[in-house]
Amino acid sequence: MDGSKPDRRVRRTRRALQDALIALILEKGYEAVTVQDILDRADVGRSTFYAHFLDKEALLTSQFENLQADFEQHWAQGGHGVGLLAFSLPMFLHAQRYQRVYRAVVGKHSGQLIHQHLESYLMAHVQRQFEQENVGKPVGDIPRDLLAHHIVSSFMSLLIWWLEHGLPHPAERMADLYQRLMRGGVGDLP
Amino acid sequence: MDGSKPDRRVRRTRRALQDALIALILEKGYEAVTVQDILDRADVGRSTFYAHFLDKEALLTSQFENLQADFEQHWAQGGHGVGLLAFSLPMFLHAQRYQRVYRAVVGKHSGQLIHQHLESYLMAHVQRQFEQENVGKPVGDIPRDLLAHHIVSSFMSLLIWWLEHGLPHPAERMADLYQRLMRGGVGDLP
Amino acid sequence: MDGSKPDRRVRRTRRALQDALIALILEKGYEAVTVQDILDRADVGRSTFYAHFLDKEALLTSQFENLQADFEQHWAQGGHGVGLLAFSLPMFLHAQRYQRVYRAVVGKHSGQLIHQHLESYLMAHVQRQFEQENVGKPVGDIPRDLLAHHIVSSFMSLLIWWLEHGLPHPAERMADLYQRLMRGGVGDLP
Amino acid sequence: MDGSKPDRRVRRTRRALQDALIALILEKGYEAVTVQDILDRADVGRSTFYAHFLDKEALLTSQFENLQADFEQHWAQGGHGVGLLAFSLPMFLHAQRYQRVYRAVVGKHSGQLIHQHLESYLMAHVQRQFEQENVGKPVGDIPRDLLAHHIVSSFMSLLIWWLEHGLPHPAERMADLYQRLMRGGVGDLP
DNA sequence: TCCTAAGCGAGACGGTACGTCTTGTCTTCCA
DNA sequence: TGGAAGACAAGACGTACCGTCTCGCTTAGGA
Repeated sequence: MDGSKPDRRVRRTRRALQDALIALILEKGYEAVTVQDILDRADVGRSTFYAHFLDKEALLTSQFENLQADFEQHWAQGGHGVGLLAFSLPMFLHAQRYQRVYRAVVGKHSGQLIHQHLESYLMAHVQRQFEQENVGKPVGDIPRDLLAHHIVSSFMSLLIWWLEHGLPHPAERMADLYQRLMRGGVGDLP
Repeated sequence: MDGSKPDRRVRRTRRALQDALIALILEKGYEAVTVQDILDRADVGRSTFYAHFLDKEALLTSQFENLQADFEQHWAQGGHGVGLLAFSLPMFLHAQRYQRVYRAVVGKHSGQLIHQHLESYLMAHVQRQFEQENVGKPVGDIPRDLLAHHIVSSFMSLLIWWLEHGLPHPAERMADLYQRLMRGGVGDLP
Repeated sequence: MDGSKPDRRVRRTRRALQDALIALILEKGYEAVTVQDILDRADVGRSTFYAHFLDKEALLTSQFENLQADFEQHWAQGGHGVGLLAFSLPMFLHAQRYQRVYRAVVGKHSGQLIHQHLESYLMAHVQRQFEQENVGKPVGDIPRDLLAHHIVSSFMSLLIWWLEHGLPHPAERMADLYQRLMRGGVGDLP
Repeated sequence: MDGSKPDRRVRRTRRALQDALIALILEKGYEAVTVQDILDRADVGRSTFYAHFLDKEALLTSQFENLQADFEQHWAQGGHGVGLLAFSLPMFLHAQRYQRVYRAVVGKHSGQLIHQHLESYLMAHVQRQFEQENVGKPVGDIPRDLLAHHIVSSFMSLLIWWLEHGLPHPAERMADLYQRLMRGGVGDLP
């Protein structure tokens, strides 16, 4: 790591680019956004853009990493419950707080790559939990890997649904619903 | 509808294009496939391509519609169970049978658009079921729309996982696992 | 050689590009001309340009080769005198006839590369003449290679001077002056 | 003029830039040299460069002016012959002495602009000579301006040829050859 | 069996976006 | 606080793809 603080201009430029991208994704979706669009919006020269980011995708990824780092900090401060699904409330809360950025970066209009990143991230978390509570056997006949995948992808689909529908419920309610669904909320269906 | 049967050449060309697309998606993923790639592979002229399909996406969509129509036929023949989740076994079986095409069209390497199509399709099915069993109230405190979304997106994520992992279990087992997960297979977790 | 005649469109496009370049060189000099300038003037798309020519320079070179080929034809028809300097009158005449193109392609505002091409071309001619009249020894104590170089570069500098000054004398007079200078027109100077 | 002697660092920097340019021209030719190349070679910051020189061309011109000034000094000391062509020996000698710089600045790989400067410089000299020996009439039927142009451009082409061929003859011989060519060395050709 | 409309390949074309490169200006930081 | 470092805007470059188009050749499938 380079501990030296970057030039103020550098911070300004990076910030402008990131903001422009967020705004544009919300307007037309990630795929439709052009590098030129970003430059125009951020009022930044073409070469400057490429001096800072490898390409459009790297810019998006940098945003994701910002969120991730911020979330990690919250998480590290503790105060959340324990267990496999404990990550859900803090993350719903985080998403609620940074609604706008989440909608752009995590939402449906973002790129697939980010969803892969998020999936990997959550997957790693869940796997780690599984190992800690080293109940080595399948849970109720369901293979571990499949279960983990289900836990993660259901969470993500719920999160995205929530963001796309304009946060119709508070974060706490979402976390509760998520846990019900995971624990068998669909149980009494035909 | 135009009842007349198309020229033999026409059928040949459309088929060649569809096959080429499938093969190419499996090789490099939908996004990375170029119209030129398809032309080269199918040995078809550029103008011919655009005479048949609006663009690359329309070609993919046509494939999806083929699958859909075929599935509908199977479904219409009955023989499957009833209930909200009854669609799952027939569809796992269908996917198992047309593995290659499913992997290309439904799999992770395909386009987002197809996933939206599939989601809409399944969503419509689930909504219809909900209406038939007109239990008008929330199920165990879970809002209807969210529940429907969960049922569909979990199925899709399972289906895709299965395809991407090379069909590690038979279709029947997958349907069983899906129903367990929906009914509370995660119930005894911390 | 590919004997087949190119598409009419192709000829039209190439012609448009060549004409645009000539016009632009005469306006602002070769270096200052942008590929975009050429495209705008010729009303041709960017990719089309690069489909026909490797770059701006190749376009210029193609013009030079046109002139060269045309001159060769004239030359081959004979009717000119013999001797080392016999090429001068036909070439002055040729330049007089295609004044506009010569001014753009050979003139001072063109690129260095063309001058090198022209020099090579004339050099080859002169060397060939030297060999034909196999007077193997230096001429009046002057080394062959230097003499050849002098003959060629003096001709070129005269030709360029003539073009840049708006053809102040007829071609015949220029050829006469050139030969006087080569033969010792400066002889009675101090 | 500012009579004060420049800062030592200033001289150091200017010198470093000039040397870097010379070296780079000899390596890849003037056109191909980038300002960034010069900065890297001279180990100087970008703004520093532009603090000293208007642009790459101005740096080259400054070198030319150094040579010019030095040559003027030699010339002013006299000792050379008189007449129209008297400038040739001193200049060949000068070029021989500062071979490296001449090759970069005057040689083929330098810029056109320098050649124009040199031509203007020599032209002015020759015109002055013509006026001094005010023989107002054409020389042997050759227009004055054309003759002057021929004298100058032949000298330059000879000088460049000499530099590019690695100074194959001593300066004195070159001056002799030049004067022969001007006086009719080609006289006995067919 | 002919012949005629259509399907077709080939590929030119304009257009748009990309990522790279270079220039000359302008801001920031440091000695 | 003055000058070096280097961030920056501007914009040209050559490449890649797209969707439209024009051209002839081939080939069904009805007359």
